[in-house]
Amino acid sequence: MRDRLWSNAGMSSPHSVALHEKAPTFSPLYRQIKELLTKRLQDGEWKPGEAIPSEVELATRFGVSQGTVRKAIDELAADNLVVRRQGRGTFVASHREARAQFRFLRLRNEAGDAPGGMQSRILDCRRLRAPIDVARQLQLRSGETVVHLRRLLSFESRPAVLDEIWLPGALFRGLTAERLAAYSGPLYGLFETEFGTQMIRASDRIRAVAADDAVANELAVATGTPLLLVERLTYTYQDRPVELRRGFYVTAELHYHNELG
Amino acid sequence: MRDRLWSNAGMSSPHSVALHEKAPTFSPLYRQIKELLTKRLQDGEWKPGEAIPSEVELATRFGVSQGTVRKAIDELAADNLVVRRQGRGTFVASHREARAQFRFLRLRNEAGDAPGGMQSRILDCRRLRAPIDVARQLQLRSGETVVHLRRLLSFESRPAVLDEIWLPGALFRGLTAERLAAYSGPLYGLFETEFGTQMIRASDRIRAVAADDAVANELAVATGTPLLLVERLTYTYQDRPVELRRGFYVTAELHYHNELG
DNA sequence: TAGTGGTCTAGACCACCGT
DNA sequence: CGGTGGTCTAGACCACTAA
Repeated sequence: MRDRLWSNAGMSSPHSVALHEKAPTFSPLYRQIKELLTKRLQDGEWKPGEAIPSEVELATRFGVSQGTVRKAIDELAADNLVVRRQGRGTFVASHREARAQFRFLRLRNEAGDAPGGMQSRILDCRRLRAPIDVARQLQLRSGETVVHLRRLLSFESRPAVLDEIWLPGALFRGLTAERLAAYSGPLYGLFETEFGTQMIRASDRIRAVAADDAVANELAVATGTPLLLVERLTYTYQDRPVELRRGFYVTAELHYHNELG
Repeated sequence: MRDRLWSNAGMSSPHSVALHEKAPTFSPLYRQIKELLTKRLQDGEWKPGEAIPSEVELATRFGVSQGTVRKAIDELAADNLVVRRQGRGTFVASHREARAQFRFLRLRNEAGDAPGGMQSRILDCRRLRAPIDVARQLQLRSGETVVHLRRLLSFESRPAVLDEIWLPGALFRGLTAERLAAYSGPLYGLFETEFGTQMIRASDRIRAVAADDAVANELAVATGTPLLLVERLTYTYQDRPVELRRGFYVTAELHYHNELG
């Protein structure tokens, strides 16, 4: 790993005029280093769950002070790309670890806790040509193939969420119903280890709708029952959308929880 | 402003063993300073919109380095208690400024933008004894008085949100329908300037429900129309709950937007 | 130009973890 | 114990804003 920063090696002043004048579009050193590290993560140089090099190590590699590397990593940690653990190191974020296991699941019970006894059942998994609205949201050319999943989430054996999921076919080649059945744990964990696609952030649009016959049947509620419709676009590195999810939530006993800062 | 930190004045080493051993429950210097600053904010030493003292100023007052004050303020800024502006100073966050005007409003249109043409109409404002569930959530003794507001939010003249709002009577003494009618802008702006209560964070619970006759009538939709029910608890300093809001959202053209990091 | 926040360095020491 | 992240200092210079 060696890279040219808009650099100041051998200058007398700390980071030199060169840094601010040569850069095509100025950004501070720590931000440049953050971008370099992000590329490494994206290229899979360090896999989810693994440790990245120590701060001092990175500092000498990049030829900057530890404080500068530190600030870069601080931002990566704030973005949830990386997790710091005192005394041990800094690790690539993973959807498989207990701590971040259901990072994107906002369902809570009346007490405000994550509901227990979760069970996921795959109802359907097939490859097909992307419907236009799906293609648009996933930024695919029309006619490209997508994987279409249908899944039922239950808690304590009570159906709660019916998800329809679309994934770019090109990224998820070997994804089949069998493969899914053989795996237990969060889907995002499977995606990251088996297909090398890490889900970084997501954007939810929430509406209320009435259950139609088909949905009502799967969720074991009466037709017309008000449901939350959560439409989610999930992004990987570079803000590239890689998953579209439409979830129907029964909110009799559970609710969608959101903290506003 | 002078305070005793678990301090290291006159010690040879940077922050000394004393800091870590004398403290009843250890917390780093910058965190202690953050707490001190938070108290000042809470006590209204600096009002919303005003500048707090500069970093160097605070550093000399507290007898620490600028870097330490800086880290304290960094966290205050991350918590949205304070806003940094390069070259100008650091300012107490305010719900009246354009930048944070509708910080807690998550409504978006199909394009993903904040909808325009917003209008707020107060339907009702009265003082009454708190219903038990309201009292519980606002941490009031049963029987204490609360202010009860009903409000209709419209966009481009189309009703979109019917809010029921409960506030602790003790904190909002002079709050009347006339006072509300005379004021334009976000409620949280009124609350902070007229009643000295700053809304810091909030917690939403979102469900889908069917509109009953009364609600349907106000929102100009058919009875039984699926609506979002957004139940919000809003907190001021010290995590003290000071507002309970139950909002019914029509989500035909608008939706509740949420970003997941 | 003076004052503010923003970046960067170099070096010290602390807290925590595994061996 | 050695190595990692976490805290703190002192001092320099840059970027931005307002007078």
